[in-house]
This record gives sequence, structure tokens and C-alpha cells, in this order.
Amino acid sequence: MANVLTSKEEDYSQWYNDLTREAGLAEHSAVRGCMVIKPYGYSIWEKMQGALDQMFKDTGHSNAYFPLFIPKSFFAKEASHVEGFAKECAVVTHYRLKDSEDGIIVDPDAKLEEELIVRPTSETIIWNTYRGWIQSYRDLPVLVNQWANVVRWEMRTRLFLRTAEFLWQEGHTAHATRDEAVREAEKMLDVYADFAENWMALPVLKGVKTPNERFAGALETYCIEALMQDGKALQAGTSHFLGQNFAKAFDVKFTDRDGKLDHVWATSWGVSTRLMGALIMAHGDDHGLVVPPKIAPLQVVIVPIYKKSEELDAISEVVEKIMNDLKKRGVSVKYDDSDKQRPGFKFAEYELKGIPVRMAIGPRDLEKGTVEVARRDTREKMTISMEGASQYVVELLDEIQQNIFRKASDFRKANTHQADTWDEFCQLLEEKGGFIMAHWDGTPETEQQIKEKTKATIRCIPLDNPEENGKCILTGKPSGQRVVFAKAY
RNA sequence: CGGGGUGUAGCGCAGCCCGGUAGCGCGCGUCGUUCGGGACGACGAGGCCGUGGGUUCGAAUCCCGCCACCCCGACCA
Repeated sequence: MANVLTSKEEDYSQWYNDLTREAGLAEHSAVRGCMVIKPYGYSIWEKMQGALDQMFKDTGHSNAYFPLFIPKSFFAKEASHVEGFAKECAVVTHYRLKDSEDGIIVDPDAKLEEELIVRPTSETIIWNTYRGWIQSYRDLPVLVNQWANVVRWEMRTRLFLRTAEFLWQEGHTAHATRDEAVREAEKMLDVYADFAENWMALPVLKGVKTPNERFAGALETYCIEALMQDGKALQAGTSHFLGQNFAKAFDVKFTDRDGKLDHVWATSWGVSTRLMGALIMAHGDDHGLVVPPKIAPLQVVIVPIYKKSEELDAISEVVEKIMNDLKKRGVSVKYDDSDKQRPGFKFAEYELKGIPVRMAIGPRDLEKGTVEVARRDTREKMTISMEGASQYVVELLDEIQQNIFRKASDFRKANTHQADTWDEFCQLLEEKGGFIMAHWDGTPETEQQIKEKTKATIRCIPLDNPEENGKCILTGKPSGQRVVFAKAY
């Protein structure tokens, strides 16, 4: 595997691809632009999904499921939305195949009267449905989430980060007031930030997008932005305040307490399997993946070291006790007594997969009543007493979770810089990458020009941004705050 | 859709310039020795050389067409 820390851009791509494949997370499929998430990758995604789903429920949301196909006409109803998505959609035009001399062909007689679009996102179909659900303020709020796949016909694809089809969740809510909808959008951003930091050990910046980068159809787009180890930014989640745009487009009205008719206020928010990409790029190292204990499908693996089968029997006896102790404490643990691989191979394999803690037990340990414990995040090995080993491991898992977050935070801190002049800005981008805090005159034109000149974009305007007078790095015009620039995935 | 590249064993590649009927590493199978950081030896299985046509006594190799994939742009969670 390429070296993650010294890498050039191509090397880093190589490292990412190798790691993703070698750790058994995902691979490109035979279908153009699509990805196969392999069992191990999916087991991590399931842990993340489970934690997020619980957080959605804890904030009052319910799951539902809407159709994969959306009639083409639905897209025309919200002008900026169609603008944003129309270009990259998969379109269903026929509903039957038939045999012919040239083999199986699309039956020309089975042409659909109205084409169906494979959803690139579900706002339109959902708002069309909500019209029937909402009449009174008593029906509000509607707080619904959907776990689904969506399709965006991307030109170039990359495992987890950009694929033609991807898995995600999309929340779609309807509210009686503007304030309530804005609060909802902000609340869900907080949920995402909480999940990223406390489960994935991924520090994120909370902010709003500039109008240029805003979601098609939104009045405000909130986002969490994370920094990867190659100095590029990754948008890890978004939450949109949609105003009344979709309610107006799909005619969703309600009667308020005073008997007045008004359109409802909307939000939508989503995170995708892209978070898997964030996990790989934020924490991985030259030995493979590093999975934070809280989302690790397997937290502890125990490897026996033996020559004779009597030794294995003696080890297995001790291991069973440790496993029971760990399971009682809620730790997921696997005993790998397979004789197909030697211990050294297993060590490397589990490191590649990022299992947080490895325990090794051999004849020497049996003699002394000890066990070797290795932590994945630092790759340190400790020999501890067998007594109290499970307690030790439980505490270690917690320490690892914190340490991974600390490490990522330190990295972000070391790679966040201020630039006050154009030259300084370009130099920082060129040499260090990372987040660059700089003044901007607030116009879309300037933002666009900076993007064209440097490929850097404004990742977000942080929510708790301090006011500070300065001059735009490009135009020199006055600015009241710094914004976050970076090259992004 | 523009610019470049690659298709040979499950994977990674060599062979192509200079045509003579396919090879290396990893992986895989069996047996034995090993086993505290990716073991070693012996034997073995596995390929219409992307595809269609042409040149030739003979094509992985030369020529023409097609297809697929990858990289760099434009598009993007």
C-alpha cells in the first residue's frame, strides 16, 4: 500500500483504492459507475446506519419508503430543482423486452407515455405525496426519513465518494412556521455533527453554503465539512431549509389556528455511504483501515498462538472465559482459532480491517497468566495480567475512540491556516492544502473566479464565525468575516 | 463529450519493435515441515492473448474496424 502521509495526490488515490479493496470494503462493479459494497464494508455501514437511525427516532422522526421512479413532469414543477438535477438522471422509457433476430431487444411497442426518472433525490415524489397528508396545522409537523438508494449519472466515479448509484438517508419534513423549519434544519445538522464526532471520531465544521454551492431549490444549505489526510475537504452531510418552494410547487397548503390557508415550510437532510469514504480517508494509515470502536462491527479479535493441539485446547479454555466476560460488557469479540493462517498473517489481516483491539494468547501467557493486547490506533502492544483483562479492554476501547478523534482534531488544527493575501492563499493551497480561512467579498463572481484559478471552493461559512474586518483576498473589497476555503472531493 | 493510456491465468505484469504456436510473481490445490508480526519445500491445476476482419505457410506479435476499462479535463453528495 502506498504511504498515506508522504503521498502525492496520485499516490493518495492509489492508497485509498488499495485500502478500500484490500480491506474488503468495496469494489467497482461490472456496471458502469456503480459499486459493490462487500460484506465487511456493509457491516460497518450497518453500524453507522443503526446509530443514525436511532438518533433520528430520538428526535421524533419516523421511517417511510417512497417510489424509486418519479414521473418526469414532477421535475418541471420546481424550476431551480430541475436545473440542478436534470442533467444527470437515468431515465426509464420502456417497460418490456422482447426476443428478436438480434437477441433480446427493447420492445418498441412498450414505450411509456411519460418517462420515469430514477430518483436522484426524492423531494418531488415526497412533496407530491405530502399534499394528500397535510390539511391542517394538526397534521404538522411531518417528520419522515427514508433509507434508500438514489442514482445520479456521474461522469467520473470513485468508490464511496462518487458513484452513479449510492445508498443514503433523506429526511423530509414539513412545518407550520418558517422558524420551526429553520430550527429543524439546524437540529438535524447538529445530529449529523454529533454522529460524525462522537461515533465516527471525525471532527467537522458546521456552517452554511454560499449561494453558489447551495442545494437546488433550497433557501439555505447547512453542511458539515471534514478534512481528509491529503488536505482535501469532504462534505460529510447536508441539511437544507427549503422555505416554501416545494410546498408551492406541489401545492401543499394547510389551515392554521386562525383558519388562514398557507403553504407549509420544508426541510430536507441527508448523509450517504460517502461517510464510509470519510472514515477511510480520515483515519486510515499505512497498515490499513482504522475503525473507531463505536462503529466497529468487530471490536476485539483474539488470536491463539500454538504449536500442538493440546496447547490450543488449553488456550481455548482461557479464551472462552475472556470472551464471556467481554460479551457481558457489551463488547463484540471474535476468537480466530482457524488453522488456515498463521498468527502473523492474521495480525496483518485484522490490522488491515481496522479491528480496534487484538489479543494474542500463547503458551508463554498461559504460564505467566498474561495476555498480549495490541491497539490498532497506535499499534502499541502491552502485556497485561489475564485477571481484569476484560475490564482493561473495555477502558481501552473508550480510550481508542477518544484518541482517534483527538488525532484527527490535531491534524485538522495543524492544517487550518489563515491567508491574508492572494499570494499567501495560493502558496498555502499549493504547499499544504487543508482549510484556509480567508476574507471574501461575498459575491458569487469572486467565488467563481477563485475556483477557476485555484480549484479551491468555499466549503462553508462557519455558524459561529467571529466578525472580523478585512479585505477580500482576490478583489481587495471589504469583508466582514473569514470563510473556509479548501480543495474538495 | 474532448486529451492520453491499457486489454495476455483469479490478481499484478512480461512477451509485441524484429511473426514460429505463451511465460513470471502473487494467489489457488495436495503432501510434509512450520506457527510470539504477512512461513518454506516438493508436486500440481489453471489461458480461443478483449472482439471482428485482413496480410501471411504461420499472428498475442503486423494492418483496419469495433468493444470494454483506466487516467487527466468538463459535471457533481
